[in-house]
Parts: sequence; structure tokens; C-alpha cells
Amino acid sequence: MKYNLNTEGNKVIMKNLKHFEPKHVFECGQCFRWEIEEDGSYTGVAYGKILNVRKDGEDIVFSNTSLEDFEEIWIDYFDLNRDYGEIKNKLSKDPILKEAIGFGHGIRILKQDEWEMLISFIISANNRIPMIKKAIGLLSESYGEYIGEYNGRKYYSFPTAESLKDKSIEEIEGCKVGFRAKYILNSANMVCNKEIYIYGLKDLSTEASRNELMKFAGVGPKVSDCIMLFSMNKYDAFPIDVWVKRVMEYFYLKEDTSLKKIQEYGRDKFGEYAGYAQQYLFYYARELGIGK
DNA sequence: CAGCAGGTGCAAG
DNA sequence: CTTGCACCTGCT
Repeated sequence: MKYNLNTEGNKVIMKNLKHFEPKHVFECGQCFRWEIEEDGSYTGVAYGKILNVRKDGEDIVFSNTSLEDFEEIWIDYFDLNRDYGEIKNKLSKDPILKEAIGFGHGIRILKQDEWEMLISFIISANNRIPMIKKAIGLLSESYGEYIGEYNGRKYYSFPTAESLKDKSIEEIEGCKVGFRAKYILNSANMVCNKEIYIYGLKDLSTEASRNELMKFAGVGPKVSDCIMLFSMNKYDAFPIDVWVKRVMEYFYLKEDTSLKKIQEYGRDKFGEYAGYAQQYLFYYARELGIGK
């Protein structure tokens, strides 16, 4: 273990933790259940637990947790054993990525739950981040379980496939997911019927896993790559949304290019680090409005 | 009020 | 295989 842990009441503190900036981690488009508090810290729910995360100088303070939960859940969730220094060194050989990494230096790719990512990214298709957050919040309040209160707000776990599968289209639509309600119900049923075992997909190749994911209605190339990147440690996945398309065309390709061609270009250029490259480029492009 | 955001499914070339 | 259009919702 490379990290230095202290505990203090319901807090776990990691001293001198590099490559971790809460704003970059939680606002780079990979997660939808974290909100900023008045003091600049972030509170969110994952794996049925409420956590608050704050940067304090060189340290990161994880509040509302225990050492046990920290080691059981949050080390994997934040991928704290990953050497981001090495990843950044490799990618920084490319001058454009060097710039993007300087901008989003504190990004870490989270290891989130497969089922939650499947549904979250189905909702994300043709949708904007505030709407996606709203829909996921409504789904959780309506069909998840109440797990507790933090700083005056109530929190709910993400609903299980079992808890959604027998709901009506209208009930799911009530959570403001729009035309995606049928995809959500269909996915819940496929998972409950064990047509696809989503927790086994991380053991398949990226290609095979993508093919399985795209059997879910509402999951295409972009959504499948997001699910793999954010819940299966598949760091060669390269999801291309409108911002990544813009930034790739603006800096690399210099002309309008099909998604298929950009996918091939990204895979060839960034290889096993394509997912990290994508994340730095996405955050850079989106925050700065590059290529718009 | 129309226009826009911005992935996927589906039909047609 | 590639292209063009419809689609919920909410904000301009």
C-alpha cells in the first residue's frame, strides 16, 4: 500500500494524496450522484453508502465512513492503488494531452456499479447532465431504499433491477427519463431473467463485453464504452460523445470524421490508455467549449 | 413560439 | 455498411 491513512471519528484521511481533485473527479461527466456542498466538499451515494469528500491542503478527507468501509468500498471505487503518475507520464508525450492533463490533473476514473452504470448511461443518451442527475435522483427516491441523512438531506440507494422490473412504463416515465423508460424496463427484465450477467462482463475482452452490452436496447457504441470504462476497469474503452468528437477533430483529425473512424484513431493512438485520454480530453473540451 | 441539445433505433439507400 | 430522421424534456 502506497498510501498513508489516518482515522479520526467518522473520517478517514489520506495524507499527501496526489492526483485527486474532487471537482475534477466528480464533474468530469463519469458520475451523476455527487453534489457540491456549500463548503466546496462533495457528498454522494455509491454502493448503498453516503460519503462526503473534501480536499484539505495536500490531504483528502473522507467523512461519514469507517476504516472498514473505506478499505472494503472506497479504495476500489476511487481506484486509489492506481499509479496516475505513470499514466500521465505516458500520455503527456502527446502535447495536446499534456495540456488537457494539466487542466484536469485531479481526474480519477471511478469503479462504479455495473448495473447502475448501465441504467445511468442509457438515461444519458441524447440528454444533458442536469437532466440525467434529476432522473437518476427521482428513480432512486422512488424505487431505491432510504439509506440515511447527511447535512440535512435524505439519500437513497440506486434501485435494483428486481425493484424496477415489474413497474409500468408510466411509473418509470414519471422519473423524467422520457423515451428511455422502455429501455430501462427492458434492461431490468433482461438482468433479472439472467439473459446477460452484467457482473461477469468485466472478465470478457473489451470487444466481447461491448457486444454483450449492445444487446440491451438503448445501448450503442458510446453508452457501452462508458459502462465499460466507468464500471469494469476497461481503460481501453474510448466513448465518443459530441465533445470528444469535437476535440478529436479540432486537434488531431482537422476535418469532419465519422464516429467509426474516430474510434479507430483513438484506439490506435492511445491503446490501453484510451479511456484515460478520452476523459482528460472530454473534460478539457467541455469546460473550455473547444470546437463548438 | 420555434430552436436546440446530442446517442440510439429504425428504415431506406 | 452508411445516411437521415424521430425522440422526451427543459431551457433559450
